[in-house]
Amino acid sequence: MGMRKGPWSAEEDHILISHIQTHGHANWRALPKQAGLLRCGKSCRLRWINYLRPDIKRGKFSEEEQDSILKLHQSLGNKWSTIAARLPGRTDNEVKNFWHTHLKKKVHNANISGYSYTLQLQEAQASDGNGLASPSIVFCDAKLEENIGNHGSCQISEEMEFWYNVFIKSGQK
DNA sequence: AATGTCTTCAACCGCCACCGA
DNA sequence: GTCGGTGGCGGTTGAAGACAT
Repeated sequence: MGMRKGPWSAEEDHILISHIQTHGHANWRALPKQAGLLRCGKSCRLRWINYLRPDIKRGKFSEEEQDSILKLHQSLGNKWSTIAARLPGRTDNEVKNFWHTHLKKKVHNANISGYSYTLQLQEAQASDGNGLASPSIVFCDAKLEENIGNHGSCQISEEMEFWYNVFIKSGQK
């Protein structure tokens, strides 16, 4: 009762930061009362962890970070905190949001209208000096293969490049 | 310029696990 | 063993800005 909700003001941020810097955050539930904030402990904790912590890394996710999220999500599922723990400076909330707004679409598009495809390293490129090779496409659906063949550079070329970066460069097939 | 639609992301909610009494 | 308090997690929401018409 009497608790504030919604976006945090700059003043509230300042109060929370200075309180944690001088007293720490041993007890989140007691913290707002001690600091003089009209927020619940959970809200203070979330604000600190997701936004105010000094080691937060903000800004766009790098290609490497995106690759890591995809690979980790593939093996761990929606374990956002576990995934975030492997990305220094990133929070579970940030990773989760990025997944839902960017990566989920890419994964979805990779299975266009129910078509599935896989990437394979071309045998002939096995001798590639740096171990990298351009991806070839093995379509699981003959109709899609036919369509792609008919249209030359197709809509999924960007997707192919993306998955190439994710899987092929990391040595997966 | 006005209005509608879509996208993004900070914040909230409910649930669960853990811990000490 | 159980109970209450607390922290942490994942799913979801909604405000604000971006973009399209």
